[in-house]
Amino acid sequence: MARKKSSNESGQTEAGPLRRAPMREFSRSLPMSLLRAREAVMRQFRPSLRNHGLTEQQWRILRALSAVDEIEVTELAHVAFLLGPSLSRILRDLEARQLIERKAAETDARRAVVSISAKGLKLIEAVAPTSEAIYAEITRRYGARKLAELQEMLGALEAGLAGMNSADEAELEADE
Amino acid sequence: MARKKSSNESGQTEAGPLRRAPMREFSRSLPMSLLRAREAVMRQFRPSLRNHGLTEQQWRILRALSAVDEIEVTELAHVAFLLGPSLSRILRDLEARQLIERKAAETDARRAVVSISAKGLKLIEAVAPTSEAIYAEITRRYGARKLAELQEMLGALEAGLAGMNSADEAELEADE
DNA sequence: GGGAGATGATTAACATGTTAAGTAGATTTC
DNA sequence: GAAATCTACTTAACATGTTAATCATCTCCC
Repeated sequence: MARKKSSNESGQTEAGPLRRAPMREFSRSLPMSLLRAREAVMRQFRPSLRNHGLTEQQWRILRALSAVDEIEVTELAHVAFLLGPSLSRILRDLEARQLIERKAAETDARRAVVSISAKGLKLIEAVAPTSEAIYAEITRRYGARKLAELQEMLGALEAGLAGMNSADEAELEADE
Repeated sequence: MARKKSSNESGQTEAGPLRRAPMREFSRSLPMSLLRAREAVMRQFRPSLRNHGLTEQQWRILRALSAVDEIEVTELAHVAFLLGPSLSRILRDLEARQLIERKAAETDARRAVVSISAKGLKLIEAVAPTSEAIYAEITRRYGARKLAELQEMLGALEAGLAGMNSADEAELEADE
């Protein structure tokens, strides 16, 4: 009866002979571990955000804006960890929904200064309690101390890889 | 003077009076930590993949396929941690590039069975050395032991949050 | 003070994430 | 054994990720 392959993690033991030795048990690679962990966390928040008509990134932006009086777009991109083009689109939408306000910087007409609106603050206040409750439950389940330790290790990973970029790009054959 | 706020991390100390107490230092939230850590890692791999005309997700799929003889689409989605629609599109493209092959399952015409082609394997072999070297360098910088510990903690986080959505969403398998 | 280059932001183009709807084939139910 | 239902994808529609190109300003330097 269709004998579905069950929910075998890797699927390789039932699938016949291996073509090659697996380079690294794929699902245990660092990028996959990070991806799955983050998805497990975000899965908790998304329904609540969605109920308020917000995506994860829109929420990040409003959160960041709620902590300052105003901020320039480039710095907002840095804080909310979004690329310029994504931020541009989202700001356009949030401005159309009147959740934020935008004006040109006085000293430099290229720069735009963004701030959250009263309506935006109201939305934040509506979402925050649920969001905080979810975060508290995650902390409770995982353990506050362990969570802090995890974040420290993540920060160390990020910092340790910071200067690694320049080394490999030149090494790769470009063949032009 | 609305002077430029320099590159202050949070931007709040110079930005004037806070509108509210920050709920949680935003950039230190767990989702942000995970996002930044993963991005720091992927930033190392993307240039190499790009040189071979592959995106991160396409590489995940080929990697997963290279470890098995063949696999059904649903299980591939699970292993490569991709949603169905994304996988559908990517498989269509990879098939057009003749990097994979697809056929219908014998026992169930709804199911599709996917396998990597010789050309796909060749591509894997071309990318793997650089990829392995980058992974080795990351491991060296961070420490093999610490890396294993981090992955264990990430796994524990994922596992700990597994049953948490049943609180307000749906109970998938318990009853119906 | 004007042109070359740098910078901040947006737009373009393509790939993926995410949810909803659609389709074809299988399973159940009466 | 045919309709109702379920299942495995696939498409559709919209939002974001990612890189390149564009546009407007700004800075530097002669």
